[in-house]
Amino acid sequence: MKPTVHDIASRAGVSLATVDRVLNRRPGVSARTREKVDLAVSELGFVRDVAAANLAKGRTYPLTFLIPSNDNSFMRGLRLALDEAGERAGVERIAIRLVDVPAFDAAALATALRDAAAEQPAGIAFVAVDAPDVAAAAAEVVSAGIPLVTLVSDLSGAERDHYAGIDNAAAGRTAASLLGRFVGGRRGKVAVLAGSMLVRDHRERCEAFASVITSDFAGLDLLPVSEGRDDPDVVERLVSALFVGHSDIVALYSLGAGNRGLVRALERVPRENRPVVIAHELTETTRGALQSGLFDAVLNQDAGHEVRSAIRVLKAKADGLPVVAAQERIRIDIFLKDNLP
Amino acid sequence: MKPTVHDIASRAGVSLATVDRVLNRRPGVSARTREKVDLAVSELGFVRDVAAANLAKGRTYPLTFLIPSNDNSFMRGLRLALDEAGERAGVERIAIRLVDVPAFDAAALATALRDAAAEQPAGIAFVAVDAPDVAAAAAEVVSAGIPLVTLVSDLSGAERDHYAGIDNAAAGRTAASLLGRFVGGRRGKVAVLAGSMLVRDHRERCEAFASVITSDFAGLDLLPVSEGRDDPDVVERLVSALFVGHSDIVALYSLGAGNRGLVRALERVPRENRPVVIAHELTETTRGALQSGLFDAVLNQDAGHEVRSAIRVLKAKADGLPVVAAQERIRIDIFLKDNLP
DNA sequence: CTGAAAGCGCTTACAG
DNA sequence: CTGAAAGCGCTTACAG
Repeated sequence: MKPTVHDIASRAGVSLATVDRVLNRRPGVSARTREKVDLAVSELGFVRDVAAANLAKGRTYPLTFLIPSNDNSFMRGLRLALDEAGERAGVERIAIRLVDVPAFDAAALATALRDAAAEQPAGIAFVAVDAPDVAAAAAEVVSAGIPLVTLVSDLSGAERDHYAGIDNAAAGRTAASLLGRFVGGRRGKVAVLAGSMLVRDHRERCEAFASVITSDFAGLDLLPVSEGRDDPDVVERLVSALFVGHSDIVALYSLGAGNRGLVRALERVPRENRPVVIAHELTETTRGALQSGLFDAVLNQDAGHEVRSAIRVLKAKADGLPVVAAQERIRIDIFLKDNLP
Repeated sequence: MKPTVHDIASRAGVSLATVDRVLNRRPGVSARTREKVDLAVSELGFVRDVAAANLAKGRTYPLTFLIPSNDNSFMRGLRLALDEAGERAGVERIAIRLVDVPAFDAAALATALRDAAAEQPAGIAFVAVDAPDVAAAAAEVVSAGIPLVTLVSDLSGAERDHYAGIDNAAAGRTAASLLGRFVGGRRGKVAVLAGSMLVRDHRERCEAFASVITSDFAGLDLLPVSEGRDDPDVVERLVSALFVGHSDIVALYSLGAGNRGLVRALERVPRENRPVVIAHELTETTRGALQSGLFDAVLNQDAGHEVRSAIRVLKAKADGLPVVAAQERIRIDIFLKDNLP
């Protein structure tokens, strides 16, 4: 049988309350008593039953999530994932508060971070805009002892406890390799479409993509990055202009959101001139574009995984527990028309 | 505050014991009492605290896993994942028993299934050999009321409760699409290397692969499937023979295990004649081959996910709870040299 | 610095 | 068919 606190208590010759004090490193125990309990713990190989402890504590974790009020499918998916997490709130002993913040707005995000911290939640997760304002606010949160996790897009420097998102450099490299090989030796221009170079995930994808294209695919020539603000209408205009301005675009990498606009623009490009297209995030739009052959591949991050990972990490940090890095790694999904879920 | 059994009891005007009986659909409650309790439950929106219930029950789930004693990296990974699951056994209230069975041996597997069932575990998971013997044994297990899950490779027909593994047809199609596009318009032969057509995962990958190659890539010509028994030495011999017999192999799909042998054989093929290669399962061998450029892509299934999913499903079935299909879907990872974890 | 007792939300004999 | 009481493994006031 697994040993319990009772076994520890009787073996160490102390009361349950004292065992609990030692186990939870609470003060007010003599060194000698502490030693006796520690000895019993290691001799019996005691492992605390976390579920029972939580039941007794009646502990809940108020968690705050700051999400850009950007209306794209990915952010909607993130909200959905948060709602689903909220439904399991009882079992998980969490209470999720969702705060909307304007997209790509460093000042607003910094303010929102400080406001969230003022409420003293058990942890905060936020989609970072990578700017000094935000870094300063994040540093305040961390030094106030509130666990802080970046979600989807990271913050440069070390002003947070954990990043729950994909390796965006790897995503950019993967996109480049696939795109380069799909082009299959033809020569021409490659268009790159981002949301904003202000967010680190887009910047990292972009740089890694460009670096692999430049080094591995001599026949391909990169056009300057277009910033579509993740807005379908802006994206549509930008892409249309690109195809008017260049007759030799053989491939396009859409590393941000707003793909509805991209699809509309591409549909107006004569079939024989359509480029190889790789985009991010599996949504209704990108799924349809894969199926119709308009897109060739879609890289995806699972919003549900990211949210669940952020929650696990915040809870662990709140309890001072270690996180299992390997388990929290968010993988890059690659979808072709052939492996759509 | 979340309502508890106490709230239900007082609202319905009955005792805790009766509430428990109704909640767990145990017999010996009058229809009228049952109704009162059900009413209180729905009025208060009561949701049972599973952790507390498990604590009270002291319930543990003895689970039996039948794993082929095949010595390849994937099966080793599966064992490792089972060991890790075993370490969380206390928290999860499971006790995992691992049984070795000879690989690709239907009769031995059928016997092992019956033996495992005789011990009345809370559930059984097994890597299926798709044969009538096995199906018959599986049907017996299921009709004995023991939850049964196939792992990695499925059983034809409905003689199990759940399949914890990837969509192998999708994997085969994906391999074909990638491989066809990577070949990039060249013409030639495509070699296919399987473990055994006796296991359904290999057969499904193979058929789906062949079908996409045939329909989408007119310049590619499929060679007959070679069966390497997932054994590196057999694989090495088969592949060497293939390259002696054919001078125009432009691509190779290795859909089983034994890739150490494949690597050895490919290294002897002159660099300029080396084919596009897509293999399965990320191991030390396939990772190295990706990095060195010998392989072009590796499709992977995460053994850890499969094991954890199988455990969740077996526990749910044991408790008569529904499983969330979407959450249990095992995804196909696609690795290039650019996105290795 | 230490302990006895009650309680977290559920389940289980046992008695009636 | 129904209920009172004890218990799962831990934590928390409270008293000393």
